[in-house]
Amino acid sequence: MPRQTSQKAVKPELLATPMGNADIVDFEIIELLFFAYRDFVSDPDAILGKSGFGRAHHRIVHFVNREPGMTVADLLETLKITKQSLARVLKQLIDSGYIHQVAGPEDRRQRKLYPTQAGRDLALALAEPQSRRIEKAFENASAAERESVKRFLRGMRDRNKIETN
Amino acid sequence: MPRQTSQKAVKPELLATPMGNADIVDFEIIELLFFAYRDFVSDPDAILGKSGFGRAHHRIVHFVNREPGMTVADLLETLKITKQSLARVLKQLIDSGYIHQVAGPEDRRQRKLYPTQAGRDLALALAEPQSRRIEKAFENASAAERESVKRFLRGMRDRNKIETN
DNA sequence: CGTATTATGTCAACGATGCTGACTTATAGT
DNA sequence: ACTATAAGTCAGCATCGTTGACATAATACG
Repeated sequence: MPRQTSQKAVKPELLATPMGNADIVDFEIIELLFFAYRDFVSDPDAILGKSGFGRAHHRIVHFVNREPGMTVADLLETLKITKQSLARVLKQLIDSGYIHQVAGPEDRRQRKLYPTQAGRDLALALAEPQSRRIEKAFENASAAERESVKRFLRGMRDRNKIETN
Repeated sequence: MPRQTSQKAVKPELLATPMGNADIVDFEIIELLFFAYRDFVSDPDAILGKSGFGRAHHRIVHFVNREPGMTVADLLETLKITKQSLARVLKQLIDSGYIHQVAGPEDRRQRKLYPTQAGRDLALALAEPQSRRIEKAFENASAAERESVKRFLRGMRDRNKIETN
């Protein structure tokens, strides 16, 4: 059915022009974020495949390494996923010896999470290609420009921060 | 349940200090990207839920609106997913009247994709909260700073670009 | 013309990662 | 003692990605 074949009736209106609302909606940044993140997370996948892990494992290993001793509740809050989702993946990391749990010294209900050496090695191996990509994206960027990027990215986060302490 | 009681001996080396390789690996940007994207994509979810769609639908509607007349192959290349993955979701959008297909005028094997008015409306509704978030993240940013952010995000993409014409 | 290639669609099975709901256990707080 | 909290677990389900195999139609080409 080319452009203007006269069909019975109800010709559903096709729109052939690109969305022309660039004045009120920032399509460019929306797409740049999509492409940037798509390729950014693709880096670690090859490495993860070898261990039989996925992106969910990556996140856990990353944050536990960044903040050793964080509790399960901390991790849930950071990742914004459910306990059941986390459990499945976390268990694999513990069973495989990448992460260890220790009962909290003050509140023994808590499980404080620590990386093993293997966990730290994995986290580092996964962060490396991502870091190289970031460095490449920043090439020739001044300190001020880098700061602009950080400020932008921080601004993209939700600001709700429920006070729970 | 497996409330671990006494461990035999084997004290596996726990690492209690945060990963100290910030000199060679840019953990800060890695995390900022994670949080930014996590919240960025969360915006449209509420809207999508109402239509019974998901993020996969969002991406398709977005790109078809941005480049009406793109082919299925174009879309596959853009999203970097498989034909089978795309088909399932694209079919729903077509059946629901958000996207229409037209046989290519020169190569009739192709299916050129166009948004309907409903498709355009949906794309716009989904882009809106994201755009607002971006504007907020850019508040008080100069044109030069915005440009720095764009340059960074562009630099995060893969540069392979296989010439296929 | 006939064959190969290409663009798309489809069936089937599976895997990763989310979700909800319901329940248990151990510990802490009052 | 009673209640609340931190964590773990079981069961089922949804979304969205994958591979592999095959079908159809149209184009490309020797």
